[in-house]
Amino acid sequence: MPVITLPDGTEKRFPEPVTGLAVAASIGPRLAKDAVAIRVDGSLHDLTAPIDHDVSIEILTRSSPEGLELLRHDAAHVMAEAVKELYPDTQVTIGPAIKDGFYYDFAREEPFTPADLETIEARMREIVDRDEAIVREVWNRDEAVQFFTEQGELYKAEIIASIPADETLTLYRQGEFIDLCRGPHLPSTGRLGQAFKLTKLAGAYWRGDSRNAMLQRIYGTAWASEKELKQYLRRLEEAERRDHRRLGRQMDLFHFQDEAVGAAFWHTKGWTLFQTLVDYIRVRQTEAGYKEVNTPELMDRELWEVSGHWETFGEDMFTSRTADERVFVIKPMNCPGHVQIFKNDLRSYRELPFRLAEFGKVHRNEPSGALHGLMRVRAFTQDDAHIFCTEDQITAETGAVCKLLLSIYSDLGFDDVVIKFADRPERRVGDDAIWDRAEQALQQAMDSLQLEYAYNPGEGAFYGPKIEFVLRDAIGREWQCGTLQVDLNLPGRLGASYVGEDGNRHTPVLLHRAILGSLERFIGILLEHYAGNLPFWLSPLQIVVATITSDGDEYAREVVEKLRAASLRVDVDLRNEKINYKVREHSLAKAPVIIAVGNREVEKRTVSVRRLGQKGQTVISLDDAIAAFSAESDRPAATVRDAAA
RNA sequence: GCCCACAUAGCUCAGUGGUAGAGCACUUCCUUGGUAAGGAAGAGGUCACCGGUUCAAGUCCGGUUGUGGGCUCCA
Repeated sequence: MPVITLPDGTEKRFPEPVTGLAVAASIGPRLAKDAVAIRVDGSLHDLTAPIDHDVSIEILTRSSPEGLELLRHDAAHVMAEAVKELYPDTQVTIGPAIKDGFYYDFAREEPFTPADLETIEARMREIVDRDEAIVREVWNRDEAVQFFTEQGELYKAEIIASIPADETLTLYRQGEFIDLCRGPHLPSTGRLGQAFKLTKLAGAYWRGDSRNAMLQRIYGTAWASEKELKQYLRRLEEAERRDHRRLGRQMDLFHFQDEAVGAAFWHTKGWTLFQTLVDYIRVRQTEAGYKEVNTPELMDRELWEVSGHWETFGEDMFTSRTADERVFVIKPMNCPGHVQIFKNDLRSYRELPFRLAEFGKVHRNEPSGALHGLMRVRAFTQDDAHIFCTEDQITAETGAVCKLLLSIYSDLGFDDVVIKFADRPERRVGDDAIWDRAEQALQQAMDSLQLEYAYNPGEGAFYGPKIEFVLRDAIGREWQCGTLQVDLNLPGRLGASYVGEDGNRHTPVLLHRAILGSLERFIGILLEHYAGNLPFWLSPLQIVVATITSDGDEYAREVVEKLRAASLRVDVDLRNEKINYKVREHSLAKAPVIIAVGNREVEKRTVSVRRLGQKGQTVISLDDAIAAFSAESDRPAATVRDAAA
């Protein structure tokens, strides 16, 4: 006689053991139809699992986050079933639900083709129409290993063999297809519905290890309803419209070509944007007590051997090749250079914290397959800085860095920032005692800041733990940009020291810090975040003055001259084209303001101002326009705002 | 680096073995117009590169380079 308690407190009594499905049906047919699983005392179960004692349950529908994840997981199983039916020689491996969809990794000699994807998707729809029951079975591990080995499913057998013998092992059967799975699953394939689509083919290493075999991964997306599927596909199109590589062309900012793989050619407008960002960061970090330096691009390999970089990353470093016997490394980072500046003088504890910043261009021979527009390049510019300080100063410096970074992100339009704490990786230098100290110091500093942060275990740098600053953009994607690393290793390796209060030599702590990370990549992120519609102060070309007829030429030149005198970035368009044409062209190139001048403006000494993305225009006097745009062009006054906050 | 796909005019793309195409952009001419494409004419190509098959290759095959989507990596 189970008594079932629902989330709202309602109690339902049943004469004999029931299933979640029956409970849902007793509430309403619509719920019974949308139900995908139940949560019993906190854990998820199949709708068909019998309930024989008093419990509180929650019925999960297909549109709940957990329900949707289940749906996607089922989609993966249905895909595997379809693949096994169509291509019996294929081995299945794993197929989880992921953000927005699912994938399944298959092992098969012959590669799948895009045409196969269509065939597989069609078969999946048939399997859904067949509405096969999905049945949970508990198996003995060794029998399961034997079963899958006999079936030729060696990957499956390997997974099962690695499961502890005392753990309950469940398989789910649907039609002829049977797969290892913890569950829960839908009661039948029909409940998956048709709101799914196979999206792409990819390679993926078995167990995510590049030493293992390359499997074939098929990605798909699945949703609770057709409507949501359509919305998702529209979101993909929107992301494509925002692609910085496309915007870079449209806005004439940069290009790439085969002779310089992974290195951008910055065009005039792109370089203006780049420099505007650099200028802004320079002002902010100067206010924060940093001094800017510049260090050599080429330094002797020996220096990189001493620092430990050569051993860890030597394969990915560019080196000189000259008649000279000495081998020079094209710098992949700025830290050793900054340490040389610190070391060049006898330093006192009175000079600490000693903050050196550099807009350093670095080169790293990134794997060819990793390159991606401006987002992953081989030549990039870091807004890098190193703070030499005492262990006692770590807390205060960490706080100052976090505050500076968050304020800068906010100015640049990113208010949604996730902070992560990454501790020691497997591959590292320095003994554990040093790591203990570094991690403890950084964690204590973070805890004293009352900022929320998550853990990212094992993702620290090879010389120290780090804080990662992850920005969420306008369409919800995450980008790791800023970083702060506590390094108790490199200063000692590179022989940095200062004279302490006690008159003895001490090794300083080195904090590594970057705000935007890579200027190149950050510009890519900015472009995608704003879909090219950059804030006025950042726009490389702020105003285009366009004439309506040639009668306005002389006045247009005067307008441009005056706007430029007010430090605004302005171009003039005197071409013999209609104003419609000019407006279209400059709008596509994302000019935030178009000023049109015709006879009326010439007579009254006014300008007609049109804003990007807005219909219509406002007519104001030239003097008012200069004052207004000049004010708008100022970089955000963060210091003022911080004081107010 | 690994898997799959792709590479044709400045851009976006069509062209499935028989002498290279479109739209936009570009140049010239006409047009002087009021807020997202005015009209006409012209010029523009070693079909990424190297090799092979074939009477004949942009097209088929192999290799190289690059790009795209993933995987791995990211000091």
